[in-house]
Amino acid sequence: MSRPLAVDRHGQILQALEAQGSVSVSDLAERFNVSMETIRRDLKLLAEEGRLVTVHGGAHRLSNEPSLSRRTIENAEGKAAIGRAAAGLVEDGMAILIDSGSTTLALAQALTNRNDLTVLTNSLPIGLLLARTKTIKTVLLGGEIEPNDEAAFGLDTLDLIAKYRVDLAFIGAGGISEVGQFTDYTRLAAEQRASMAAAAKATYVLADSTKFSKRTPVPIPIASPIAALITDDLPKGEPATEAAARLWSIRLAGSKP
Amino acid sequence: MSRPLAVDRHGQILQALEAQGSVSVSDLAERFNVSMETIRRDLKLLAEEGRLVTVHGGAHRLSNEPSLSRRTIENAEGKAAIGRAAAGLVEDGMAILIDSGSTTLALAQALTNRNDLTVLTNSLPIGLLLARTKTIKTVLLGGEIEPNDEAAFGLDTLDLIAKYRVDLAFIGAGGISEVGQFTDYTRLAAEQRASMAAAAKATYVLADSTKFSKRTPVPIPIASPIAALITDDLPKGEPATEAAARLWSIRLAGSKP
DNA sequence: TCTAAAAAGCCACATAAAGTCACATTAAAG
DNA sequence: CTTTAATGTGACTTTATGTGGCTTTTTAGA
Repeated sequence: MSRPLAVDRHGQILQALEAQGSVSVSDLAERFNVSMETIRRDLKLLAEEGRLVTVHGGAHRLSNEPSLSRRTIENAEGKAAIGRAAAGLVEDGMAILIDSGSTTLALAQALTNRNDLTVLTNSLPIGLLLARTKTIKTVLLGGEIEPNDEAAFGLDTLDLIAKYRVDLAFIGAGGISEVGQFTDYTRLAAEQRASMAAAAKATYVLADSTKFSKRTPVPIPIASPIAALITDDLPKGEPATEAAARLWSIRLAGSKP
Repeated sequence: MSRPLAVDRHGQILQALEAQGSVSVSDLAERFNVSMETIRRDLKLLAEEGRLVTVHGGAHRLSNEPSLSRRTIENAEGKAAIGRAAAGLVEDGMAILIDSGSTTLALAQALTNRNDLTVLTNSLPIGLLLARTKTIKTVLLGGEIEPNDEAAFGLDTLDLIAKYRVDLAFIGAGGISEVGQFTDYTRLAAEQRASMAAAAKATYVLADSTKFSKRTPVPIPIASPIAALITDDLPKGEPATEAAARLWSIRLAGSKP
C-alpha cells in the first residue's frame, strides 16, 4: 500500500495553522488518519524550521502570544497588544519600515499572516521572521550589527534608509523624557530612528508602558510630527506620562487579543 | 513492442506537479505502467535540472521548497569539515566576507570562538550567529531578502559589497559544470558572488562533494583567479571533478574534527 | 492548596514502504 | 548484428510510521 506524502501533510498543517491560529495534535491525527506520534514528529520538525511553535497538546502560529518561550520578556503582553494595534494600521499593498526592538518585533509577529506587503527593517530577527512567511517582501537595511539589538546601525544603514520612501514607519524608543520627548541610548541610534521617520509619509512610535519610567541620554530628533504614540498603558504619576499626553496623539492598545 | 518516449512522461510529470503541487512515486509508476525505479530516475533527473524538488515518496514544486534549516542536513559532516578547513585560513585581525549558504554557515560556526575579526555577510543566519558572539565585528550586507537562502540579494547588496575591501572572501556555488566552472541558480546570485570575489584580495570557493553532480544554469563570472576550491571529497567519474581539478587549486578538508 | 486520574509527551523498538545500487534485459539506432 | 540507452529486477539500506511502556503535564475534585 502506498503512503501519502509527508510534505503534503506538513503543508496542510501549516495551512490549518494559518487559518485557525492553533491546531491540536489529536485533531490532526484524526484528520490525516495517522498516529498522534507522527503528528508530534511533524510539529517538532516544523518547529525546528521555525515555522510554528509547539505547545502542550498542539502548536500555534508564531504571530500570536508566544506563550512559553518569550514570557520572560519584560511586559510581553503589553508589547503584543501594541503589536496588534499597530498591525491594524497597515493596509494591503503598503510599504512599511519597522525599527528594531522587542516592541516592534511584536508588530512583525502580528503581520506574519499578511501577504501583500513590503517591509523594510534593520532588525535581523524581524527580517528572518518576515522572510520566512515567503509572502511578505522583505528588505534588510544592512550595516554594522549591534549585538545587543541584533540589528544594523551605521553609515551604511543611514544610506540605505535614505534610498527608500515608505507609507508608514514604526519606530521604537529607549525611553521617554520628563518633557515627553522620545530618547535613545546613543547618538547613532537616535539619528537613525529620526531618519527612518523622515523616510515615511507617517510615523508611529511604539513604546510600552515601562518606557515612561526610563531615562536615556539622547533625544530623538524627529523633524516632522509623528502620527501617534502607540502604547499599552499610561502610568499615573510619571511626569513623562503627563508631558507625552500633551505633546502627542496617543493610542491605547487594548490588552485583549 | 514500441516504447513510449521518456520525454513525454517527463512533461506529464511536470504537468501533474503543476496541477497538484506534489506527486508520489507509486502513483506515477501505476499511471505510466513503469517501475517505481524508473519514476525515481525521472524525478532525480528533473530535480537536477532544478524543475522540482524530490522528497521521500515523491516530489513537490519548487515554491514550497524546504528551507535552509532542512537543506543544511545534506552532507552535514562534509560541510563541517570544509568549515573547519576554511576557518584555518583566517588569521586574527582579518576582515573577511562570507557568502550565504549552508556550507558557508559551517564556516561561520567554526569561527564563533574567534575574537579579533571583522566579518561581512549577506546571510541573516550567519550575521545573527556571529553578532551573538559579541566579539566578532559583523556587518550585514543588506538588500532584498531571498526567503529560500535567508540572505540579501539585489542592487543594494551589490552597492554595499562595492564599498568594502576585505582580505578573504569565502563564496559558495550552486553547482559545478562539466567544464569545471562554478555555477548558480540565477543571474543575480552569480553576479553577486562574482562581485564578492572582486572585493577580496583572495577568494576561496567552498563547495561540498554533492555540488559536483549538480548542474545549475548560470556560470559565476569570477574575474581574478580563485585561491582554491575547498571541498570534502572529489567524486570519481564526475566530469566536473576532472575539469575542476585541472582548473583550480583544490584543498581537501579532512573529515576528522 | 494538594492529590489523583486523564491526557499528552517521550523513547525504544518493530515493520513496511521507499530508496539505492549493481546487474540483467530489451528496444531502438547504427 | 552490434552497440547504446532506457527500463526492470532483486538484494540490501534507509526512512516513516506505529506500538507499548513509561514519564510529565494538565485538569478536576476534595
